[in-house]
Amino acid sequence: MTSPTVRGTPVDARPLRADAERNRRRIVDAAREVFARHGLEAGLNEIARHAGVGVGTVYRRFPDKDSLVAAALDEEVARMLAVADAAQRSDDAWSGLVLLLEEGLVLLSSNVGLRDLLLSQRTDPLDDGPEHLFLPYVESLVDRARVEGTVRPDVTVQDVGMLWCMVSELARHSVDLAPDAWRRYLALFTAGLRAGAVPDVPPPLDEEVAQEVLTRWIGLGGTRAPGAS
Amino acid sequence: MTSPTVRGTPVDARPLRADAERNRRRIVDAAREVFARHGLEAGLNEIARHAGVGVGTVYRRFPDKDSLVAAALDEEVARMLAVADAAQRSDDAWSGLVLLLEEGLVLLSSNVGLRDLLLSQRTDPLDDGPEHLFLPYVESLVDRARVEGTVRPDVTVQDVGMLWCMVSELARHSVDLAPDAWRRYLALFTAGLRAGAVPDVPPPLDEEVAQEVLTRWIGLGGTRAPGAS
DNA sequence: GATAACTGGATAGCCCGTATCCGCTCGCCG
DNA sequence: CGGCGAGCGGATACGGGCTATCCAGTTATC
Repeated sequence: MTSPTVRGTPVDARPLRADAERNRRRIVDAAREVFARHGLEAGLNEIARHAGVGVGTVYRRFPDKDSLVAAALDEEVARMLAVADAAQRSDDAWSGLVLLLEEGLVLLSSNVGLRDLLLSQRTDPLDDGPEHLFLPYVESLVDRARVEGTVRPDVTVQDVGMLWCMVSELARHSVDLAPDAWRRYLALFTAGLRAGAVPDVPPPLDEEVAQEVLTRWIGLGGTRAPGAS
Repeated sequence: MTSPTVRGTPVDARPLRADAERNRRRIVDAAREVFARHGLEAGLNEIARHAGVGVGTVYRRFPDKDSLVAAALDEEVARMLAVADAAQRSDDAWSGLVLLLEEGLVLLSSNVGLRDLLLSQRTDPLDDGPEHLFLPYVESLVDRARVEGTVRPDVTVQDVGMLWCMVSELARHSVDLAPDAWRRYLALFTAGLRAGAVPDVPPPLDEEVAQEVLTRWIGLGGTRAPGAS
């Protein structure tokens, strides 16, 4: 509340000096990239380095880390809300639910930082916690799907939440290696949720890639020699 | 390799003084409890406090943290291997697979430390990394089940690994709140793996409990007022 | 009762994060 | 074109949490 902002961009002061504005952009871009790849636990030093500026410059523009996070992820959050909204407006609830899960995971899985923001223990990440906004969407979709009879009658909102957490946890470990890996597991999962027949399930990952993801995740060395370093 | 040990218990020196032996036991017990509840990232100070001794005493008995981890979790690892072995010996591979997944998760989900040891990036946790031992078991079970025609023909070993990671990740967040929560999600998942019909799926969790687990996991406040603190 | 094993917990040392500070640079406006 | 203040980098303060050490005091044991 110190200075009025619109989506993280100050509106009160007169425009920044040209170079400052350029740097500000660089910083936000760098933050987007770094947060996306390494999640929110990335340090501001790394971001500064990645942006080619000093940490001081970062703190000059953004009072604290949270502000930078907000500025960097803001857009993605909006995109996420748009997805929820689109899913909501879907004619049949099952497709809506699948759309929400899939498109949501497209976003979450390509951006670890977004995942951290929405699905991690964080107190009040943006001003009033955007993650609170999703619950009602999911709730109404699940209810409608139950009425339609397209999901098992016992499916709950929390089921969807848990599923989202679990699958995105996987996605987190395979972002850069097999960005679509989660699709298979999501499908296997939704197969279990669906009332009637079993939907299509994407084919297994390439064995080596899958092994590599697991290796990274659980440090369980694959068949290939440990070798270097 | 400094001093010969059997399962973490020294065998070379003459028996410890009575009080020392008593303390050693207390320490291992405390470590078991604390690791089980909070995972391996628990500090030795906490364990010492929990055991009613000083940190010094811990380090007198165990050269470093890893040794303590080994001594504390050793038994659980053996139990895990026993499960894998039993599953292996099952007549039909599907039951074996389900047994392995379920009983394995019984162990993993009741002991965060064990989960950390087996399913986390850790280099060489016990002497030669016990987690490497499981792969062959799973591999052979999956192969046999494929031949039996009880799993989808495209199911892979890595599928099972991923599933284990994902579900145990959930378990990690619900240990003390809904220790059996994972069963439902495991079932939903295996339903997707199974070739033919959909197996029984445990009923949803109590709504409030499920919400609480999610809240703890993703910090997403439930419907109930935030209230205190 | 002598002795050495044992004890507790203060503390050293490390790593890694956020955030601050200050002497210097350089874009902008008169 | 020149001077001034916004802007700059990055060394550094500060804090928290961890593993591991050390040593003066205690106590089981023979």
